[in-house]
Amino acid sequence: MKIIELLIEHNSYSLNRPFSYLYSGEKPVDKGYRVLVKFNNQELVGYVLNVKETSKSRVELEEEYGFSLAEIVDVIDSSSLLSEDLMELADKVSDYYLASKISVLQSMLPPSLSPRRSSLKAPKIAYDQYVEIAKYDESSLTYKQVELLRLIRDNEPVLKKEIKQISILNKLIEKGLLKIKKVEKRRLEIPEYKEEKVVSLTNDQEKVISEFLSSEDKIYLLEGVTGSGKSEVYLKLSEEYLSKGKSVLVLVPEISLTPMMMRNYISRFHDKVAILHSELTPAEKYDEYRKIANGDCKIVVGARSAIFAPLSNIGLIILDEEHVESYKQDTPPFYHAREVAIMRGEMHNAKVLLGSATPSLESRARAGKGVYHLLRLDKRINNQPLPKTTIINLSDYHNIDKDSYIFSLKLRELIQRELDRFNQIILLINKRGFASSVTCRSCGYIFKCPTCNIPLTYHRSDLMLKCHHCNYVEPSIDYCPECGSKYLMRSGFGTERIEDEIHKLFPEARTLRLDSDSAKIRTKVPSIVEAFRNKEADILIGTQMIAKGHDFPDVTLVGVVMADVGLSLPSYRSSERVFQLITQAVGRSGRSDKMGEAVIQTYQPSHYAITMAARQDYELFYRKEMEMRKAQAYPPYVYLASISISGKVEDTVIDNTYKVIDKLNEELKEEAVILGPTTPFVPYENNQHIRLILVKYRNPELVRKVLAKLVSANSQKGSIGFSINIDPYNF
DNA sequence: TAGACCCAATCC
DNA sequence: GATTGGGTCTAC
Repeated sequence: MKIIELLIEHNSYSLNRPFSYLYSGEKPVDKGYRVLVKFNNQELVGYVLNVKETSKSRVELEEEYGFSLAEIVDVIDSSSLLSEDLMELADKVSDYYLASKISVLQSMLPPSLSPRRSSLKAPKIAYDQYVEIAKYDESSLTYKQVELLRLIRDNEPVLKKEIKQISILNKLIEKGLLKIKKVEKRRLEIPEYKEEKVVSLTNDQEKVISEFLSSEDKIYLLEGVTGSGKSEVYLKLSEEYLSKGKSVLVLVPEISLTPMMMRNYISRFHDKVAILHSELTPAEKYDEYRKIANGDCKIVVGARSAIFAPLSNIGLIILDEEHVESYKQDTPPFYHAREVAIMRGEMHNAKVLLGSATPSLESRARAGKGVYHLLRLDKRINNQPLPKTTIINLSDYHNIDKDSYIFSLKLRELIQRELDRFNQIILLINKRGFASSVTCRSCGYIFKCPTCNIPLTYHRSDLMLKCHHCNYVEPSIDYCPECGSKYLMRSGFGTERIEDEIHKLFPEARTLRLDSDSAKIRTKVPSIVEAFRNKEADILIGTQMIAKGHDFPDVTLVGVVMADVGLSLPSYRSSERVFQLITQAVGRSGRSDKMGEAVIQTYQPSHYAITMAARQDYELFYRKEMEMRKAQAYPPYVYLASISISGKVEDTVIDNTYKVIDKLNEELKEEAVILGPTTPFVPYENNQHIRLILVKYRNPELVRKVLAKLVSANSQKGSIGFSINIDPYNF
């Protein structure tokens, strides 16, 4: 008889402890296996933490435990899913983020292996069946059988499905002359990229690489202006570590948005590379995961969750574009890939390299204090000058005329000039749709989302009103539902409207539009990007998706149509976001030998985020923004934790929020500043009222202990939801 | 987290 | 008297 200690798949902190079951079955079980159990009348998947052999009887055990023990229903796996070191990493992550351990395990494993019921129907291993000669013997065969046998002999290995004469084949198998060999199939098709010409490194790149390799430091921040050749540094270092027999983990924000990195790695390292990102199908993820776990691939290129890839012997972890917010998961366990990378690097004694043109303030500040080793690439490759950038004040009427209130005279002039020169243009507007709100002119009715209560955006391409916060959609109607008036006003503009306006102003220009609407179809984004690279269009219009990582050599003009979008958002990071977005966008201009230019249109032409972005002056922005963060006591000067309290009845939610605040004040009066209750941007979501508490603190060890107690104390309450986010982004 | 169980409100 | 809905409890 075995006693099995396991975690239940439910992600609730009150269930964040081992439950004990008995197993007397035949199948092997060990830690790291998934098992099927009955739990409170439900069939659930459990993740085994521990197995103990016992000679005691069930009665003795139940006496000892004080409750009755159930039997495991079934054992699912036949090997352990996570290595010791990944389990240790899971512990660290769940401790740091005060998250249930099962939620961490569920984030670590691909859907097919995840400890949850849905994984049982997820894709299994796929095999290719090959026909092989088992014993070569032509005697006592018909002519047809001999013909097939010789054919297979001369063409081994042959896929079974490629052989047409099935019945003859089956006869030969029956006679024991042929056998079927099953080979695991890799369902992800890795495109064949032709080997890029090996570029020689610039002196600056050489210097950075040798400094990295010769230093004893563990964590590095590579600050390199857009176009300074960070990718080549990553590739070179990866090569270096591979040749030392180490494996390499490369994280990118989103592969569909930054295909260049994947392309570079594949063309350099071929099938040593495994790809892991959210756009893969569950089957593809499963295959890639297994290839890594088997040791077939020594390099992993992937998005956030690839930080948990089952690589062994890691020597180097690279985070490209380390400032990008998608590295932070916005569901439990709310982990940040950068922090996990650092934990993992420490465990493997591996080096961690964070790279960005516009590092996050946190990282840059740590580099400033010497916690990270700062490396710099200040010059663009070939010494191309940075694009010439003009800021246009939209509130100055001299810059605008009656033909368009969206495009200034200057921007129109430059667009026309570049069109005439057959160059390409990128226009950035960080809002999708046609109009950002619809109002009735007669009665003032505003079309709003029924769940979020924020204005709906009008999308003209499919005539829908959409909520950009949740995924609510409704058909657009051309009258007011309150008073029936036909006079509706559509105000504010997004990508669709920009495209429309361009067609009016420049009827001859060919345009492409790229935003998350076009990203709904899996292959659409790469095909739009490819089309633009092939010069099938003159102007690419898009949201922030177009600002990242793509290399369009013929783009000589970037227009930021309205830089202010985002500046007024209620977040301490809004300036940082705007600075990063504009800097990245402007950096798209003039990547080859042609001189680039950029125009930034704004209502706040003197805002430091905009003026510094125009000059691509990260260091100055950093210093200015650090002053602001210090004055307002925001990260990196303090740590943040946000607590969200939710429930059906608004008053009870508020009551409970105050109770939590009182408790926090009682325990942390000296150590932390507690703010709240705050009403979130969307205060009511799927039938739940939400209130927030923000905790600012300087001593994470001490505060985390108090918060951990709070989490366990509050997770028991039924009707009131409680969730905590360590280092949150949306404040 | 989700099913079971309990109690009260509500129906004809 | 039966049915429904909400709140609470508990799991090995």
